[in-house]
Amino acid sequence: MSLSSNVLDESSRDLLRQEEPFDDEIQSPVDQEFPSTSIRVLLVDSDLKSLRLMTSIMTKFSYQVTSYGNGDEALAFLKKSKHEIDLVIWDFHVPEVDGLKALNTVGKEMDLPVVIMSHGHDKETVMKSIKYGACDFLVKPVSKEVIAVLWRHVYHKKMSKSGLITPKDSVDDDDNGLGQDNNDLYQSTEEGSSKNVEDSGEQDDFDRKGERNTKKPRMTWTPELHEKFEKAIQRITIEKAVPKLILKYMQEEMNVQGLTRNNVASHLQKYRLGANKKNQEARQASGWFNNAVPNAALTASKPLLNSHGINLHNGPPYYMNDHATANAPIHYPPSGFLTTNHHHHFMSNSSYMEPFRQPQQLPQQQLQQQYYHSSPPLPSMTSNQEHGHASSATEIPGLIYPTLSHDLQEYFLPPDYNNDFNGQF
DNA sequence: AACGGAATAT
DNA sequence: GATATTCCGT
Repeated sequence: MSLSSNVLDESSRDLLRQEEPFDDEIQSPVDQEFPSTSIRVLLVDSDLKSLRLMTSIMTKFSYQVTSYGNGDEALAFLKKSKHEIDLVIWDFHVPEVDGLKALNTVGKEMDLPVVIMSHGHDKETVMKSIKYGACDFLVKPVSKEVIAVLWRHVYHKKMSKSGLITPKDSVDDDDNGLGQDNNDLYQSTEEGSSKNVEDSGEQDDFDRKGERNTKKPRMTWTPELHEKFEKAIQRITIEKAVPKLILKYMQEEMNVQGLTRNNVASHLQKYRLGANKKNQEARQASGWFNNAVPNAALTASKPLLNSHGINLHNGPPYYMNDHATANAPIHYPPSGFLTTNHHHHFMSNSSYMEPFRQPQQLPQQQLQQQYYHSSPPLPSMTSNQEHGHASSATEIPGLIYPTLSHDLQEYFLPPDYNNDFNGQF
């Protein structure tokens, strides 16, 4: 059995879907469909040198790495932050907590995918690891190719949990070169992992076949991310705020990774929708249609344009026959658009992303920025923490409608403001 | 079953 | 790129 899944020279090609060779400057050929977002990895290895090296490489592959040289500390960290981690890589020989213990507590109790790593690969070690539910067994030194592909375990875990894939799911695979490799291990273990399956119905088992599962993972717009989104729009200018530009801005100026243009487009659509709705309500609320003194803010300027500068609300409002708005409450956001965040967790599917995509060259060098950092900065993230955007809270200078929700403001900028703003960029 | 919100299709 | 439709998780 090829225990060392880190030798897939010839198969690494498949990884890229028969495109360019696999080297340091990996670029995903499927960028749009499978954007990358860093997978948050906890790396534990008592061999500090190895730890550093791995961390370094993984970081290059856009993983978000948290590393520990001490098993107990790592465990302690996990107890607290298991939700901030997607994948655990544990060296088998960590003195405080060896691979098996790690598998037991982490893999089982926390239900996180655990990959065991070790120099050498004596049968005993490997078998035990597998039996205890290791997702994979890496032999050091671990090759870049393998590292590039570790994220799959996260993906797989989520998918199997959500029932999207099953062990026998014979996926169409055009990429199994790599899956294959990893799977040699899985196969030999069939029953081992039953150990960390919570319910009988579903196999937490790892199937043969790299999951080419083309299911579309969903991302969620965290409040933080949305904030950036809005900021980007403001910065760019509402008129010019089209998906592509917004995306670009978010990526380059805000270190946001993993978004696709479609993500932005979709979000933008709803954003506009929400704005429209509020627009309506605002008019109502202000008595605009009643000849009542209109809130200057609402009637002024910017009547809501679409991307082509076409007035979406031309002419007199035709909402008068709208019963629905009769009792429109004035406190937005009615749609919850701005404030929702049921999931308090960054992306609902941190799963599918492929970390192996080199961030475009940005001014700064590092961009480990993630969608969402809830807790204390992970060690590995220290370099590029969110620059407290304290000052940038939102605001458009000269904004005169403090009572409106900010997104609404965008659509009701004072005339002169618009001019100024346009002039600025 | 209804809805909100994201992905995908047009 | 915008809009309509589908899909999916609540």
